[in-house]
Amino acid sequence: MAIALIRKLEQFTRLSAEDKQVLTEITGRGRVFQPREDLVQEGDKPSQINVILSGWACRYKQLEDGRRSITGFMVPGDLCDQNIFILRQMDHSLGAITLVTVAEIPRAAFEELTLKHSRITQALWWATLVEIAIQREWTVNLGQRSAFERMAHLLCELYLRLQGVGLTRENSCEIPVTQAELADATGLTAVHVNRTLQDLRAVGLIALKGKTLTIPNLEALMQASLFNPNYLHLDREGRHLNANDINGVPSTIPGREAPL
Amino acid sequence: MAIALIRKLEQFTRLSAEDKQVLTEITGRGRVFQPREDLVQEGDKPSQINVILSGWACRYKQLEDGRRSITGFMVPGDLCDQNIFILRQMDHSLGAITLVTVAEIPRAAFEELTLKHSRITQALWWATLVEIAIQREWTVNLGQRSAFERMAHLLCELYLRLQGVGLTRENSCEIPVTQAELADATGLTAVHVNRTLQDLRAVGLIALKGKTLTIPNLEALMQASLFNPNYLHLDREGRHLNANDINGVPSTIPGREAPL
DNA sequence: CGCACGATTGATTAGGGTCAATAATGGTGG
DNA sequence: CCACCATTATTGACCCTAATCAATCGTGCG
Repeated sequence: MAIALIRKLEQFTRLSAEDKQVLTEITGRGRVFQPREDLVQEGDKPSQINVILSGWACRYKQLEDGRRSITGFMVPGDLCDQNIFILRQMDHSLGAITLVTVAEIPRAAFEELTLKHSRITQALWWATLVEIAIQREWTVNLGQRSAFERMAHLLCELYLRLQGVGLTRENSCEIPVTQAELADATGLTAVHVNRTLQDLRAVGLIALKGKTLTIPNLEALMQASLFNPNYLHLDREGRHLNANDINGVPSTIPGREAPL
Repeated sequence: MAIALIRKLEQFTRLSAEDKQVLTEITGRGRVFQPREDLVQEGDKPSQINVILSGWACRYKQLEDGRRSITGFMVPGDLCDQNIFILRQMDHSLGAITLVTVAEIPRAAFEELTLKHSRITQALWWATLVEIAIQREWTVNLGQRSAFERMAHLLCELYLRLQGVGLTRENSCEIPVTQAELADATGLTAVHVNRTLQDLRAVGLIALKGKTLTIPNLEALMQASLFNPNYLHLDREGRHLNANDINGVPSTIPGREAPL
């Protein structure tokens, strides 16, 4: 099921039924990873593109002395490392956080996809550029924001990303991550993550029951963390490419769009 | 003068005389920016590719309350934002640190370049992937390392990057950056940057006269900062594409390579 | 039911921040 | 060549955020 991927890419541009069909086919077989299992390890030779179909994973780097840094979270629809084949070996690892289903797209299949479907290719580029922008924003987050702002900012980002793939309802979403993992991602200790989350709850910016995060007032949370969503580039920037649009290359019969 | 760019790309693969010729032509006209002048501002519509020919620049983001985060340094040979055209607006700014000469490559010219010169295209991809890897490493640096390690790590990286484009001699290089800028890049205050640099000097890991950085023992500095150079992907990973190589597509007459 | 793992709490410490003043530097015009 | 000014670098005193260490409490699950 490539639903998340399709939803994600449609944040950039509208895809045709054929585009969706192709994406669905190419992500057909999902491989399952257990929590804490590595999808890819540092030092591996990149051999395929991974698309998260369900569950959460993360990119991380381990320092020699054991410190671990989570450099990014990967949620359903996220696609990693197009063009990575150019590199000889991975400089970081990808690890499953929850039970994860991953579509592994071989290099050849991916190259064929991008060769034949320019609208998808553009959308994949958009996804890659957003990923880079997120990485930059994490740099800002770690370098400039206080623990309180930093946690709030991360939660804003995750909420919006999940919303983009349809994984929120009302003001809530699932954040299936331990506080220790949040610590490795925010550069805080698990103890301080705990206290910071309590602070955020105390002022009513968030609510947590189990792994369910509720954000009663997203605007307020964004303001508290100096969150500017521009780096997620969510405003359908590729709408000029929309399938069936006058400027696009229509490849479907109007009315035959596949349901989402 | 595209010397730095060519040297940089040749860390990945050997280019043919024609490749070099094309790169030299496309980066011909250099535009000059004064220190502190912005090459590109947040909110701008991306309209061209920039290649740093000489001088230093940085990527930065400014928070609403004035805090500034430098998310990366750009040195001669660095090329920014291929494929950025897909996005509607910049989510960060590029600013000159020193006097900077920049080649501004229009979109069309860039696309023609990548269309016709696959070896260059691959090399540019390599450069982009390295840039992403650097951004990830900065995340690690800010999240996990102490001030001492962090500064040491940054200096290792800058030294190696400059070395890659021929801007080191002996154990020294120019780092034309103020301590305030180092502060914005490391997430420290200028005061603490100053103290940290003093600490690094005190233990003999670095020497500084003016803007000249000397690293008497790079191995030692790398060890002190848990620096693993693998993320820079410097081991000529695209050597199978080398011009004149049996696997490559020879496009020059042997012996007619342009001098570096 | 008991066992892990994750969350929470408390007490204490330390790494960096803040504020404020002073000393170098370097570029400029005369 | 020098005086002047604006940056930039350096130092000191003090403070505060977040780390550390060490229990204890919950809770999901076999």
